[in-house]
Amino acid sequence: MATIYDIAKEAGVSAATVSRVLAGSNHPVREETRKRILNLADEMGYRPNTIAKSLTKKTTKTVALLVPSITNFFYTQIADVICDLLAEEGYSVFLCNTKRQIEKECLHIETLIERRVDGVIFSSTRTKPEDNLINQQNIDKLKKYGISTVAFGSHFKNTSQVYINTYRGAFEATEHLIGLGHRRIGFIDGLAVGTRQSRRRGWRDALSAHNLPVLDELVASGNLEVDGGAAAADALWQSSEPPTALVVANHLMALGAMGELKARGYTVGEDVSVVGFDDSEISALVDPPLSVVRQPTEEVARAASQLLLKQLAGDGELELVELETKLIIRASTARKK
Amino acid sequence: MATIYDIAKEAGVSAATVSRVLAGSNHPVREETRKRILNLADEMGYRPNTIAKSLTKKTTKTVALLVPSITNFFYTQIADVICDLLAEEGYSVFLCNTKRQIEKECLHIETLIERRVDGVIFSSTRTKPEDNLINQQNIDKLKKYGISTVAFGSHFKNTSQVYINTYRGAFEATEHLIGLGHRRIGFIDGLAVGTRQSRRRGWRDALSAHNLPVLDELVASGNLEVDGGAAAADALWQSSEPPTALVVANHLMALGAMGELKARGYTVGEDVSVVGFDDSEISALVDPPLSVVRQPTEEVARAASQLLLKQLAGDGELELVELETKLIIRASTARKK
DNA sequence: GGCAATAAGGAAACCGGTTACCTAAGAGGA
DNA sequence: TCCTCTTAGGTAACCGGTTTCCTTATTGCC
Repeated sequence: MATIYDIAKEAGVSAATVSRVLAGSNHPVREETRKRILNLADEMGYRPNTIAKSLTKKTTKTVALLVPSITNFFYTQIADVICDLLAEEGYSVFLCNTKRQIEKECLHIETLIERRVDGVIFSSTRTKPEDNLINQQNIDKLKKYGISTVAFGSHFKNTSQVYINTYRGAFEATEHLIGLGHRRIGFIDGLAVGTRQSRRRGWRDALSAHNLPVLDELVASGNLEVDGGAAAADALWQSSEPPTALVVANHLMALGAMGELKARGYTVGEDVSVVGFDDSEISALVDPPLSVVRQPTEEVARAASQLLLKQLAGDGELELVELETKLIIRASTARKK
Repeated sequence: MATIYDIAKEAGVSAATVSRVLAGSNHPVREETRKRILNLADEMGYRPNTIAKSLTKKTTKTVALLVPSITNFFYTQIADVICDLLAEEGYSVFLCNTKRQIEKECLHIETLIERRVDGVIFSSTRTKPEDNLINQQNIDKLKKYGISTVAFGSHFKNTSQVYINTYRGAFEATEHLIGLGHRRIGFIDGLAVGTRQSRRRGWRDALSAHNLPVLDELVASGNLEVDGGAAAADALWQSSEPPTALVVANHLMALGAMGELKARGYTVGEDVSVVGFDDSEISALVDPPLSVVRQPTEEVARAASQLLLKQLAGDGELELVELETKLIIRASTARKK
């Protein structure tokens, strides 16, 4: 592949001159020389070598998007926007998918440091409560090596982040169900159970606020996938007195839970009410259309990109953007019979 | 950040020795020296600079996954597997999302050449018939710059590829509907309409094989998203004699079409039958559960990764892997009333 | 005409590794 | 004892750009 030295030789000038022309330096070059070089570059199919440029410039114009599951609609909606916004600014995006395995998160972090990415947009992988510590260490490690970070979806120290107020979302969803007359409202959580989880806290606090008991038997957890939601619903309905309504902490699990309830002969939206998290075109198309706590994915992606670009532009401030969810009521929630 | 020169200075050896130890060269180094260097590297938090390595090695250990829509389930399922398999071999993956804009495809191609990626797994962006030529030019350009390619989803020259026999899939789906007694079977195509499209050919040939007329009024096309499917169904049902069954060339459009038919008061799976393409957990959860032509996404991803790795390992053969679809019959297709 | 400022371009160091080639010392064999 | 081979390590070129510093020629101004 042609290099600036090849062009320099052909043009009878030095590599420095070629570099000046092709990189658009403001160091003056005679118009005639410039034209000659540009023509040769074109003829020879020259393409600048980003790798070499990165080595001198000490910036790679690459960033990474690190997510727990790239098949999950919530993350793809975000990825879609982030890739686009960052590409506009000349960044290429490494997709790092941890498949919800903390070891993969750690491996990716190492790789990203070695690749000298300029920044990382980070959604943590967490299936056990203690993973949180590792997530934080990974963020700290990136920072230590001078890599900008923006986290979203969980709270961390030492980084810019986009925070979604899922506590309030869960609170509102639960209150919505209470308003419909439900008294036994189950909650399906992710695997990283822990009372610190904001969605679960939202559910709990809403019950308490209305003087309803918070019972352990009303909580089950699942793997954040469809089958996990089904299994969790199955567990809850083993009870002699199952819930009449359900708040589910994630989109796919809500679909799974609905499937399980249907299989048990319930009519969701009549016999049982279900509220999920995360919205997608699918939510409106299932039967019954699913009420959800919509997370503002597009805004999350925009905010995360902006926070990252700001840091990359040299603004060292750590910032926190907080976004609200929105309760979308569809037919899966109805007055208690 | 610490470099091998920093370590060399601390250890009182030359950079060459440090490089030999850290890169695991087979050039002999005394055990004591090796230990000293490894300890220092650890203490100093040394991380090899992949950029510098790439420059000398003339290989970046990066590949790109170029797809038309990263929010589409079909592509995320493939991305999930590809990222994983390639990461195992030490490759990092650039996610290039064209959002179905041919200009973005072209821009990504240029960027990838400049970044000197080792390979590209390529699913073409095509919304107009003439885009196909541009897709082929983009593949040729990558090849010209020595970048390995694997295409999937469409047919191209000059590249390894994974081909999915969607012709047969569409043929079988249509025959399935004919077997259920349907005679007016509509077809919803992508925007890149053209009789060369294999799915449409499969539909047409199945009708012909059963002596049914192939009418223009039975075909509509959409943008491959939910709303496009709805719009296309709307168009087909403007007819004085609308179809009694529908083959839809993609997953999201099938959902959209079903939504539109429901909105028009039809009971899908009774009044009208619908077969979609692409399977996902969602297909089974919508109402009625959707019959689909399942494309073997996992196999596609595995085959594409293997073909690429083979080329990257120096095997210059261009290969074609052909995979079959599978008709999954659920409740959205039923005997004609 | 003399001098400073500007235009145009070259030389070379540098980014952080890898590696071909060279040197020196010690081991082993004839 | 001499020669060869192996071990251990150093030197320096190279990958493909960027950029600082320098030189030379030209222009403008007094």
